Amino acid sequence: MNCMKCKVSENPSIKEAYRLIEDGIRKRALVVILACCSASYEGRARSRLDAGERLIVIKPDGTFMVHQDRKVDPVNWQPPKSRSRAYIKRGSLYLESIRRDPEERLEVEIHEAHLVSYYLARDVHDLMVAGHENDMGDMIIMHPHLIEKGFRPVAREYAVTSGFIDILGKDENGSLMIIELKSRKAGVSAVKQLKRYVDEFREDRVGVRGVLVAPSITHDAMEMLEEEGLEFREIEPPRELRSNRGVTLDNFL
Amino acid sequence: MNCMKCKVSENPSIKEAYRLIEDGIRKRALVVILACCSASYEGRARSRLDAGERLIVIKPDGTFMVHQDRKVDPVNWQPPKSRSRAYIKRGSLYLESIRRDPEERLEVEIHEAHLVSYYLARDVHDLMVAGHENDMGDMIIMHPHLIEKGFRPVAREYAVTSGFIDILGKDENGSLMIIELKSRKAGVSAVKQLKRYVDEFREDRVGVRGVLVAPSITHDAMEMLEEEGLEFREIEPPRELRSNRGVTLDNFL
DNA sequence: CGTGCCAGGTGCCAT
DNA sequence: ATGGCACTTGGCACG
Repeated sequence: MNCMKCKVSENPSIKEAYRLIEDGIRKRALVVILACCSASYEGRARSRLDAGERLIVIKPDGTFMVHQDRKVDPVNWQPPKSRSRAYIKRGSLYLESIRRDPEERLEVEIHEAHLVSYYLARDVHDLMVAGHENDMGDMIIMHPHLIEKGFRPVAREYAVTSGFIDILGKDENGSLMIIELKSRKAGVSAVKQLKRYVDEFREDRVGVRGVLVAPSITHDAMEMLEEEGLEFREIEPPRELRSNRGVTLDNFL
Repeated sequence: MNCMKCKVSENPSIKEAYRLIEDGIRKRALVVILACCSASYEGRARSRLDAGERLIVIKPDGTFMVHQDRKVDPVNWQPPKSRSRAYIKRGSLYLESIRRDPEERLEVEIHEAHLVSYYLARDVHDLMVAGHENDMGDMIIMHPHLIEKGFRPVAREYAVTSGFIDILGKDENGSLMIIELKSRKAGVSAVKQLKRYVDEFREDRVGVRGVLVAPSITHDAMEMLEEEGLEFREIEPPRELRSNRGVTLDNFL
């Protein structure tokens, strides 16, 4: 029942369950419940979930989740900073999680609790991740020759009417180059996006090059790219795990 | 320790934990672990998570999740149909979850298990939800006057070069109307999308009306809408919970 | 099975 | 706070 780090109760009575859950919430623990429950949500949308056996999690940051035995996403949830509480009404145990702005409410009725526990989890580390579009951008800013010899980046996330150009630069002849980055296989939509940017610039002057940069590209996308006179560079996103994400153009101007 | 529905072990030894986890996976149970662990992921991206106390869940459909004490999303995960197993290597307990196509691998090293449990969850019900864009479309097809008196829908999800028009119809004068639906506050991007569709049709003939339908709209979006000569209808998405999603135009033609 | 697109998207960072 | 966008987006419907 006790292990310092966590408290557990199997097949608790309603009152036991209620006390353990409220205790866990108050202590800012990770509350974990296995129970037969139903759920009602009302907020940006509205939903109803009939009775079934599920995993309920209340996190110390206010996150509330109901997980079914399938899928990655919770079937119902509330985001961080929601306020959760347990209460007993007409002999039944309920969990409620409320969010402000937008006003949203999730109510879970617990028909039968099979396991109620909480965990005083200490976790100071954040995920280190690599392979994002942003990392590709960093890499190209630091090694412009990956695009081609003589390429010089000029701006990043450059705002135009139809969106943001990932990297704006010039080739060795001084022609403007518009770089569109995709960290995964590029599809037709990526080509359309690049084309919109290039069209916007071609209104002003000709000789603008559009380059789609991705680890791979679908067949349809490659066809459209060629039709539109745009270019493709096969580049893998970098894989080095870094926590420092701060690469700016200033280092190179 | 035993409750038919679930099995629980507090502060288990490595071997105990290993056996319980493998048992749970084999029985297609919902496996729930509270443990100090670290994680490495390699696949579409790459990540590393240093040691901390977390919630690990393995679902019978193959879903694998590592949850920190914060955020709705798992810090590491594998989707349904992944293959999970536990193993002991050099005296340490590991969990591994592998996915094919794309090839991805998540490995979790368990430094100390505080609670290991599994839950033979029975859950036959699916979520009933209302308030989606699709529901708005259904509602407008069934009650065209919500757009305006005399409006007649002609086609839904009508394919054009730049995408799909949510609803195509005609007003009482026979002018073509292009309806763009948003189930929540519409932003500039919604106006741009509508404008692209309208432009495509205006090439062919004039007198085409574009209508953005949403429960609300941002200030910037409203300005752009007026500049472009487009219209706005404030409509809330319907709230009735229905499981039957099948409303087609055929009912009205 | 790939392709496209919505989501109570969530999360992150800019203004 | 609001907006704009990437995400190991996930999930679904459709060709």
